[in-house]
Amino acid sequence: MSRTTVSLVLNDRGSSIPDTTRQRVLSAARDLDYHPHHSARGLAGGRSHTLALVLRQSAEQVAGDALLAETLRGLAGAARSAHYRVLVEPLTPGEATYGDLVRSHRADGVVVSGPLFDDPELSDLVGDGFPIVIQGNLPGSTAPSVDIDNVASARGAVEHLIELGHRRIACITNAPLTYTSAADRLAGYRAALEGAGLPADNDLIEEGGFDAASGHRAMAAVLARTTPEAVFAASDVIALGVIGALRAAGLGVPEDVSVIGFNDIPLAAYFDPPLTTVRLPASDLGLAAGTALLDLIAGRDVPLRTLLATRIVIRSSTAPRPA
Amino acid sequence: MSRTTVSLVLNDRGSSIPDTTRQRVLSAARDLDYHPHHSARGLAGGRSHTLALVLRQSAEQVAGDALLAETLRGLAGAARSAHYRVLVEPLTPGEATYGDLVRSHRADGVVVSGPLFDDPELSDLVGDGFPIVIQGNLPGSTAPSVDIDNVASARGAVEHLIELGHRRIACITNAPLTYTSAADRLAGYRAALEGAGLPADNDLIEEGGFDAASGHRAMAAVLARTTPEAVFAASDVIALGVIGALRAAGLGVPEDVSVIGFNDIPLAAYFDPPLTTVRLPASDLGLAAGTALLDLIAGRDVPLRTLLATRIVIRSSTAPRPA
DNA sequence: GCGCGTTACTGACGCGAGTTAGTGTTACGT
DNA sequence: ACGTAACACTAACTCGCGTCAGTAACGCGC
Repeated sequence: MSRTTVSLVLNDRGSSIPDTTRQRVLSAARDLDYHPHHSARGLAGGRSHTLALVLRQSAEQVAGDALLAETLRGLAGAARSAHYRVLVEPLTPGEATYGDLVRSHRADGVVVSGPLFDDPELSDLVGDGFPIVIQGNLPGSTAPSVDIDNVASARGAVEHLIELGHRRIACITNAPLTYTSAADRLAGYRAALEGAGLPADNDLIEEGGFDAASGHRAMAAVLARTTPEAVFAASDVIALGVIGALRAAGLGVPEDVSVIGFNDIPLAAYFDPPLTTVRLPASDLGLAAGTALLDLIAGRDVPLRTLLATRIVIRSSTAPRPA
Repeated sequence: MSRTTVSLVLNDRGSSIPDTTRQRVLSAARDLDYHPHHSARGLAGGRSHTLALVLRQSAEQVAGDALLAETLRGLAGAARSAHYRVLVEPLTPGEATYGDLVRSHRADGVVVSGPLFDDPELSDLVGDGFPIVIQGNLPGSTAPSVDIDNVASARGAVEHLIELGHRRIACITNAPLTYTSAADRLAGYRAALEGAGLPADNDLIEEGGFDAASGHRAMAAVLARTTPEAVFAASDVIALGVIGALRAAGLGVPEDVSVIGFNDIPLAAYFDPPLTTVRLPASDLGLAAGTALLDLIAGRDVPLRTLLATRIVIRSSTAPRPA
């Protein structure tokens, strides 16, 4: 057994290595408790076997990170299958930089998550040809992206309300409309109304933020104008605030007003009432981003845009329109 | 400017380098967009400049990970100040291993988080002298640990209820008692009662799990025996279930029963009613774990046990006992 | 027995930076 | 003008592994 042979076996490049030898190498490695020095491998092989996950969301948005652990699991799972590992880089907004990660060969590729509309570094890196996958949506970017289909999902949610017989349906967005996810979900809402031949009414639309309080305020603002039969809250956190505002106005959920959320955070099932919502496949998102990134690193073709489907989880916050 | 000089400057080892030269080196590095090859540095220097965070919690416990992002931020912050970065390794229970991380020099040290009572690998690594910091509590381990003071915090929470005039106080644990955090919080509950001269009554104690449903069930079980004046729910998620069970039994919170939670997850402020709870300094935990680990790596002394203080956040789910 | 392909070996080089040893070079004090 | 720091340089070696070139042992069919 020579260095060469061992190297071939341990790196799965054994084009011409019989199984008996392979097994001998592997068991010897186990016996000796041999662990190749990672930096040495990286230096010699030119790859770091590391994926970086860059988190651009601010501290205010931590509530939205309720699914971070899941996404991370999916990403790590994808990485693991290629003997990669995941470096997580939470960015402190405004100053930090992550280009260094790839330029110093600390990571072979990057998944960027969070608000993207204000990220000049991203286009620099993409322009320089570094493997980068966007988790979310950045219109115009040439980097592959992985996301859920926000428009279709929102449309589905609102169509569910329509099927229940509701016609005056409010929409509270999950963030300022500079965020593409917020704009897309609103677009889905509008598409559903239009598809059902329902009139659009801006009195029923209000912009929410990242916490439940903003949802409460937005709902109260709508109620000051009119009383809808149902509400599409574009995130579960918003939905929580919406329910609070409805209660405060003496309206019951779902007796008087149906509410549907978005994301299916772990707590949504335990809201009062348990929230009907759109399940976001967090783990699959991470998995898809990871495999896309690994493909990119390996030079394989990657679709520019991967959209994952969602499905509605029906609980008790939605009910048919009373006759 | 020689390789030596540059190396000294870039690694902050410039014992005898005048500022003018230092600046010259730094600006040249900037101009050339020079990024030292990470693997090469690691190989030559013998350090990977990487901290690993090992997550042992299972998928069921994701709700408890609501603070993961915060902890990660703290850890990454500590790491950054020493020019380290953080590798996150979510373990799939049962099979995965993380010893490889340090043995292959992929990380210089590890922070282990999650259930620890069933982790044989941990003692192996600690025995072999690898830098390891435990986030949480593993009685008997010789590795330094960083945690909140669960006993004192729980005691403080219950004392708050006692100060409000409540005497029959129930306790729903945040997990099975094999988890030290659950056992410790229960111990704090008992200590508070004893300190106030109140009798202990096992009818008031019930074991909860990781989701709100378990809190609901546990509370219902208590209510089947007796009706307390207040409840110490050892996690916010449990508290949500507890509130639901109380409502279902026709009891108002806080009019009939006060409820205090634990953790202060982002949504706690938006519960109905907004939850009085114990704030867990998630970011500080990560920071403390990170600095402890870096100290360990640098060979500095580290206290065996670091306990962080918590504070009570008073909202609307607790009220004085009606006269 | 010959030639061939398969399999495993030895030896040597390179990855890019850290680090040390030894040598100039400059600026200052006397 | 001389001696002495303080500073910067060159050269060479190291880290552990990937990889290629060249070579030796093996089994096979003819």
